[in-house]
Amino acid sequence: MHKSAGFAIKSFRSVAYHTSSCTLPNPSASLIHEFTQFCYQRNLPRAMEAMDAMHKHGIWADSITYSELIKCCLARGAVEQGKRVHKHLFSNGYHPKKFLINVLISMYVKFNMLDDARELFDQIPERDFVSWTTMISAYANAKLNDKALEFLILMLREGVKPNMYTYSSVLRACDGLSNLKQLHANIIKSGLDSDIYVRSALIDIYSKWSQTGNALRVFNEMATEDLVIWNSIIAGFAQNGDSDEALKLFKRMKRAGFPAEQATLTSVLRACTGLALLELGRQVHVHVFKYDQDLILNNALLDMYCKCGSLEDADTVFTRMVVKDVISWSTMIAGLAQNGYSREALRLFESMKVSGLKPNYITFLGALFACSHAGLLEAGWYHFRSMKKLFGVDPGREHYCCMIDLLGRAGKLDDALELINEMECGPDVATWRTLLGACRVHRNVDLAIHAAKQILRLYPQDAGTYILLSNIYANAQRWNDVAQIRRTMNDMGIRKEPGCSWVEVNKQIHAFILGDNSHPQLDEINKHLTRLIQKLKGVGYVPDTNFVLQDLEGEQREDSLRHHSEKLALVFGLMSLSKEQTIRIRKNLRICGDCHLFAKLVAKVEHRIIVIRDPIRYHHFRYGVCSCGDYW
DNA sequence: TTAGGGTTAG
Repeated sequence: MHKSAGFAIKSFRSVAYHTSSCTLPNPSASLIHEFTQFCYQRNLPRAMEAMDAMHKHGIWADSITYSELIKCCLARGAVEQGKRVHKHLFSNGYHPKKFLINVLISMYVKFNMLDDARELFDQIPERDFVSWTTMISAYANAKLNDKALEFLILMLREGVKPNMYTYSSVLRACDGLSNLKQLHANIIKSGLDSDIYVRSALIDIYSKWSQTGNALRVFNEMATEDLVIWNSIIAGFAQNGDSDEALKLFKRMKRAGFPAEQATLTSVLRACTGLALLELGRQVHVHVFKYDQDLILNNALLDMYCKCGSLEDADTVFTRMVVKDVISWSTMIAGLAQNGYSREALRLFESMKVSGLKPNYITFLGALFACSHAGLLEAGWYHFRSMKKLFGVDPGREHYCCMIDLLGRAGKLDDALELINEMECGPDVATWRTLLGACRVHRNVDLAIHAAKQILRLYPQDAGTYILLSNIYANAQRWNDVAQIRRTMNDMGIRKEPGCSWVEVNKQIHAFILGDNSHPQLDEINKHLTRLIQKLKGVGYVPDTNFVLQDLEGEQREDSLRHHSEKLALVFGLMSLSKEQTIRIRKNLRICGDCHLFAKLVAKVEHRIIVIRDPIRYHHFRYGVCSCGDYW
């Protein structure tokens, strides 16, 4: 049936072309001619009218013209018209060419109508590699990983050979390493591993599964002339927190003569952010000017300045941004909150809502963090309740954590416990750890023990919990319990993560690790530190030995404090940087009360600005006070 | 007609 119809089109088309230069005696030919013209002119309404007229006469135009019409529908988001084209192409027994069917499937995919795409896919008898790949790619994009993988298997079973398009799509759908290894083997077998799209997809998926070693192997297998491949590998390391390697690769890329563009710079900024490398970040900023209003890049820049503790720079970037999305606002709100500007953070949050942009899960984390770190109980409750009620955002464990932190710091430990019991999602290790931290501040030994037990039940290897608990016992002078914990840790082979601080001097990072004496200027630093402690004692510094874990006496207790890595990093900063330069320290553990006091006094006596970033927040010390208001 | 890289919390 459809064969004869196909023949009919051919004859009409030849008539249409043949008669184009003179009058059009044949009404069918003139209809097709008109239709073709409208399609190429992208005049959708007239083309649809012409198509309807052709439909009435039972005639069809050629495939290329229909594909132009479908492009036109796509460009205008004209779903209904697209469906009408589909209907027309399958009416009265006419059967479009395979190529055109693939265009229709792809149209549904682009309209995000996967079910319609699938229905059409199932109807057609012969599916080629393009039909299969279109479906696989659609499922992978929709994160329907099982479907994408299932379709690959079915495709292979039908004897259709996947090509580079298929593999680069299906790789994204890998949801486990065994899948990935198997696919990688297939790719090598089919010789498609040198295709740049397949390679970047491999690098990407290995990175996503934290297999940066394998990603690097794929990258190193052959020299590349492709910028995206470079961007993929740099992003892979930056996203996995291996900022050093990301920056090394970036240098390699520059040496190889590749230009850095938006995606490169975004990843490089992320690497700077990870290492708190403000100076390098500023250098990258110079390159960013070229892409002045790139939203993602500006967002990364904002985050870099916030995480490097330079709020002035962040604010300048934020103000200059013409287009801001929810990420820009969330970054700035969280950045302000973490740097001790809670009220400014909340003001910005209000402005965001006024601007009409809807806050999301992460925006609320920033707002609640601001409340908890400024002790704003009422505001905290308000935002916590409003997230679901006004914005339809379900509070997650992290939001509960902020609230428990807020209540806990304010001394309302019972309310905090009550909130834990109310959690629909149930408490996890982080929840109990937050409560434990509050118990420590308020010296509630019984509740602390309860919280610690909950944590160790869920995660018996958690060194941080043993340390916190033993600190609580130490504060309560319960040295027997301290010793018991140390025995348990020894028996279980649990080690405390050593405190480590980093300070940037002349674009070089200097690391100070507790118990590591390898810094070449350590003697000098220690001498300087001794003199400094004496000087500070002259203005009233009394070492706060509450933070000493061991059962030590008098001077020994003081002595164990002076080895804290941030003190060494701070002294080294004092020695190496000029008075005008801010001393910026990043550390892996939370700052202790004694080091906090020490930094405040140093800022006052030495007239310095000091910024210390711990895993949770930032402390800006200036004129003897800290931006956290001693509340952290 | 089918494919690749970048941003927000912890």
